[in-house]
Amino acid sequence: MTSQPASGPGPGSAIDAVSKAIIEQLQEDGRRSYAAIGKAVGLSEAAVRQRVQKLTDSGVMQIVAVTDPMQLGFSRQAMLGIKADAGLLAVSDEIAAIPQVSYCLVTAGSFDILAEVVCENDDDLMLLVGRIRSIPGVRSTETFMYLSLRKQEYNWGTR
Amino acid sequence: MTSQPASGPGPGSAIDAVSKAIIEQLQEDGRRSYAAIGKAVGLSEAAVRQRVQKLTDSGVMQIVAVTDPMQLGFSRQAMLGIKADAGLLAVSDEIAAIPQVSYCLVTAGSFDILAEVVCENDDDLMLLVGRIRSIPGVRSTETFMYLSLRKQEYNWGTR
DNA sequence: AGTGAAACGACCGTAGA
DNA sequence: TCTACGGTCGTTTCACT
Repeated sequence: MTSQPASGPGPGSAIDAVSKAIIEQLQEDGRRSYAAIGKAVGLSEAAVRQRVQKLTDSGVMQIVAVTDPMQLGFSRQAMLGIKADAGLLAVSDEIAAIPQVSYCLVTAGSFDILAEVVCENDDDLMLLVGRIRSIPGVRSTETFMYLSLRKQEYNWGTR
Repeated sequence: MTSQPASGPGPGSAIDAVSKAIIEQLQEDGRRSYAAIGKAVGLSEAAVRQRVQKLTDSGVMQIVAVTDPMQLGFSRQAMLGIKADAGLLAVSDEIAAIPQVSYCLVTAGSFDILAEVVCENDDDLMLLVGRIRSIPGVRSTETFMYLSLRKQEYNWGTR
C-alpha cells in the first residue's frame, strides 16, 4: 500500500527506452518542443506528444516550474525528524497539510516521519515547530537547519 | 561584484507580484503558453517571455520534468543522516557526485549532512551506503527508508 | 501506435513608446 | 520594461497506414 497521486499505470503501458529518452529530454528543458524531442529520439512530433500526454496523465511525470526558495525570500529551510507513537499516517497527513511543509514522508528508522519546511525567518520556523510538536501523537521533533544545499536533482529513475 | 556567470539576482531585479503570478502559472503547468499566462496576469506575450527568460537565467526558477521514481522501477528510497568530522563541504560534494544521490545538503544538528538516495533494490542501496561510509571524513551514517510519501511540493516561495 | 499534411496558434526578433 | 507586428516554427486535427 503506497500513495498513488492520481492514477496508476495502465496494464498495457510499459515505460520503454523511447519514453525514458523523452523524459530525459524534458528533464533538461521542460519546454523543449515536441518536434525537437522527436528528432532526438527518432519519432514523429505527434507520437512524442501522445507519449508525453500518457506519461503526464498516468502521473509518471509532470512538467512544472521548480523555484529556489532562497532567491524568493524564504531563507530558513530545515528538515524535521519526528518521532510519533500512534496513527503514523494520520499524523503525517496532518503535518503534510501545513502550508510551509514542502516534503513529508513516513520512514523506518530512529525517526518515524521526516518533514522539510520552508520559512521566511526564524520566528516562522519556531512557531511552525511548536505547531507540529502540539499535534496529538507527536512525541518529539529534531530540527536540522539547512546550511548549504549541494545537490538537488529531479531526474530520478532515468539515469 | 558586478557580473555573475549564470546565477544570482541582478542588482535591480526585484521579484514583484507579477513575476510571482507568472511562476504560479508555470507551477500549475510548465508548458502553459506565454499568451495564456499573459492573459491571466495582465501582460503581453512578449513581456511574459522576457520575464520567464530572466527568471530562468538567474536561477530563480527552472521548468523541468519531475518523475515518480516508484513508477520508473526505483522502489528503494532513503534519507541518509551522515556525521562527518572534517571538510564538510568537500565530503558533501563527494557524496553529491554519486549518481544515486538526488538531494544533498549540509545541516546544523546531530547530523552534518543529509542525503537522499534513489535505488532500484536493496542490494543497490546496501552497496551505496557502504560506498558513502568509506569516504574519508565520514564517521557514521544512519538510514531512513522511505515507507510512504505523503507530500511533495515544488511551489516553494509563492504560497 | 505511428505517419504525413494543412490550418491554426504560439514563439521570436525587431522596432518603438 | 512594456507593447506591437510580421516571419517562422511548433502544435493540432484528421485521414491514413
